[in-house]
Amino acid sequence: MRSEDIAKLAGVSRSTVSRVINNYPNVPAATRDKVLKVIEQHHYEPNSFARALAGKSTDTIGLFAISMNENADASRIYQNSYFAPIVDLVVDTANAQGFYVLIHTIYSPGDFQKVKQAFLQKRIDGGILVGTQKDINFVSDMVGHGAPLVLIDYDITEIIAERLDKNHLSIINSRDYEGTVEAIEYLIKLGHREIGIIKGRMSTFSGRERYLAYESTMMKHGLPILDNFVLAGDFLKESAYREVLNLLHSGKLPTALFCSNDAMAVSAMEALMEHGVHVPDDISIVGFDDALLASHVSPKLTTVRLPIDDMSKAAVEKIIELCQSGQSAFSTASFPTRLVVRDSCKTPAI
Amino acid sequence: MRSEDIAKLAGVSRSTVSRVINNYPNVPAATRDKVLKVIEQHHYEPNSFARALAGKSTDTIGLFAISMNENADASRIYQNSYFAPIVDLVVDTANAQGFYVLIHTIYSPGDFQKVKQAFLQKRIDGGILVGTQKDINFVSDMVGHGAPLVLIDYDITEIIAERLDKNHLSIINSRDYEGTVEAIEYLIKLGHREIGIIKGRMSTFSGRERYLAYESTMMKHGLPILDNFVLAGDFLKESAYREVLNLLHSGKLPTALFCSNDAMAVSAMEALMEHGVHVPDDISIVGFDDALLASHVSPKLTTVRLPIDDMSKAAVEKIIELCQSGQSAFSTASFPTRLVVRDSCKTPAI
DNA sequence: CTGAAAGCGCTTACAG
DNA sequence: CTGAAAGCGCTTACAG
Repeated sequence: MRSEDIAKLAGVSRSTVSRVINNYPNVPAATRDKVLKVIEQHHYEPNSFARALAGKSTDTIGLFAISMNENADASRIYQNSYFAPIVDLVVDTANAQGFYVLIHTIYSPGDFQKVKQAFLQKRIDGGILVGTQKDINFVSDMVGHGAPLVLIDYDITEIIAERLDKNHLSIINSRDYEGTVEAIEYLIKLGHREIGIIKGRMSTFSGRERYLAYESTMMKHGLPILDNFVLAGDFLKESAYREVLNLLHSGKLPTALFCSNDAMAVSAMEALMEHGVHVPDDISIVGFDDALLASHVSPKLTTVRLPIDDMSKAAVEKIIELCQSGQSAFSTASFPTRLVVRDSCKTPAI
Repeated sequence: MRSEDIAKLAGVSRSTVSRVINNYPNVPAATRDKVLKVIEQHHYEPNSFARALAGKSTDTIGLFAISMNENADASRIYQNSYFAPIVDLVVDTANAQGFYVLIHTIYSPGDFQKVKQAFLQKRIDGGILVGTQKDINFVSDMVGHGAPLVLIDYDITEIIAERLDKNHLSIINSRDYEGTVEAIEYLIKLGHREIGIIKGRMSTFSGRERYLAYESTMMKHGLPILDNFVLAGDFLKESAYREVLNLLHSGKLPTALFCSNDAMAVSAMEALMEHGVHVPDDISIVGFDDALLASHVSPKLTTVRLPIDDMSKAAVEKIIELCQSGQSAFSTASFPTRLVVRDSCKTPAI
């Protein structure tokens, strides 16, 4: 069933059928109704490709999740407490606005090619890029083609430094720095002075922000940053487990440990508990993200809530705006985090 | 940049460019290389819509998740331990085969329309439908249009009963019945005789299977099925919490409780613990799914592992096969579950 | 208000 | 081996 068939059945031309479909004003109600009736009767749907070819938008946005270093079990990306809710919310928000979403994950640099293709082949009106390791060159490429792009969790200074044409670009961030400050100051207020950290992947904007905030807050309060209390990490639980084990073997523990995300916090707790170190009696733990798990482990994890809902929704709204308005100025939005106090912290024993 | 531009630059016709792109055999290596060089130089990508219009496939499959009754917080669908890994694996498997995936969730009957459109507008080559409440009429519709469709978790007898043209249809299931039997017999072997159940949503194939298996296994072993030990549930944690509370108030507990999924099992444990009933000392709990949470709660949950990986991969492979082969016979695959014994069950106290 | 026609960017018989 | 031409199913100036 094509528009031509509808036209014949309704006794009009394809032009008129098209006008009805696209809600042109210059169609008399009578004609419109007549056409609409035929369309409904036959469950006609205009071929989306033909429409797109003829210049209409695709009503599809892309969602690309980058997860390059997450080695071995890389396919678990959506179970990752960070990606899952973003995918969730982006799909829902976009669907609610009448958009489909095309998803592709990026596990290797080669996958960037597929994403670029999605743009160049005009499969989508615009795209949202989320995840760490956003290659600045890739971003330049995309932006160069004038494709609307929204970046979630991206260091703005990098964009500025590249002097990109930022017309079709928008960045959505969370205020991780402030969230971390709040968490560290909460520990300090509880009476902690020896506060350690498990770092996130430092190639990541959030990884860096969370670490920097830790550092500067400690310094601001005149507290020492001890090398052996600064543990490396990459946001994955294995790294945290390993580092905490090392820490345990060193014999000396901090009274509190800030973990750059919940996955690592939970894993740290496990390592600690297994060695008879009790949380929060012997050591306080705070995480970051407020993942699903945080409220289910025991003790329930005190953590910094990431405004993933706000960010995801904002990303969709922004990309749709960029797609529709043809052009608009570079914009940035940054959403606040919130400390969620549960049961994994207490005043340190003397 | 269009194929015409490439043709000019390479000194050939569009036809030849197209032949190169589509890997036709009848192009001399020299010509092919010449064209390929120009294509690469200019980062040319053929417009996907034009290709699709001209008869090529879209290289896109649809993934539609139905989640109708999950009331209030329905947008959490991808965090749902059941959907998240499916989305994950379907996207990855499809991507690896060079397919994009178009996602849409179905929260209301109206959303079925959007999914139907995705097919009718030819946005996708075929689709995977997952989630409960698959409207048989909807399925009929789809199948009627000859659109390749894979159903995950669907009662085959319904399809048979409808006498559908099953040529472009495939069903992927898990052996929930056998998994439940294994779980219940494990409890019986531990010495339990008073085994209760929290049911899943009975409008669901898995909900029914899990209940029926419980019922028949109990009967087979001559054990009583007591009305007050058969709790209603809908796969969501709230229902389990509420039902267990009621059970607690009734004063009489079974020695073991089979929960139709992990979300409910975890919630049941919480309700129990909060009332001083210890798991597994006072009551044994077994779940179903082996969700991420299962190994992180305390005590770690004994549960039946759903073969989600196998199912998701099989679904993608099947849909791609259906899309490519034009036609193929109706097929069904059913993957085995596996009991994962952890710490939430033990021999009942006398 | 409405139709004929051109055009969107490809693919693929067809003819040579 | 290769080009000219028709066709895929729409949209949208253009002309009336």
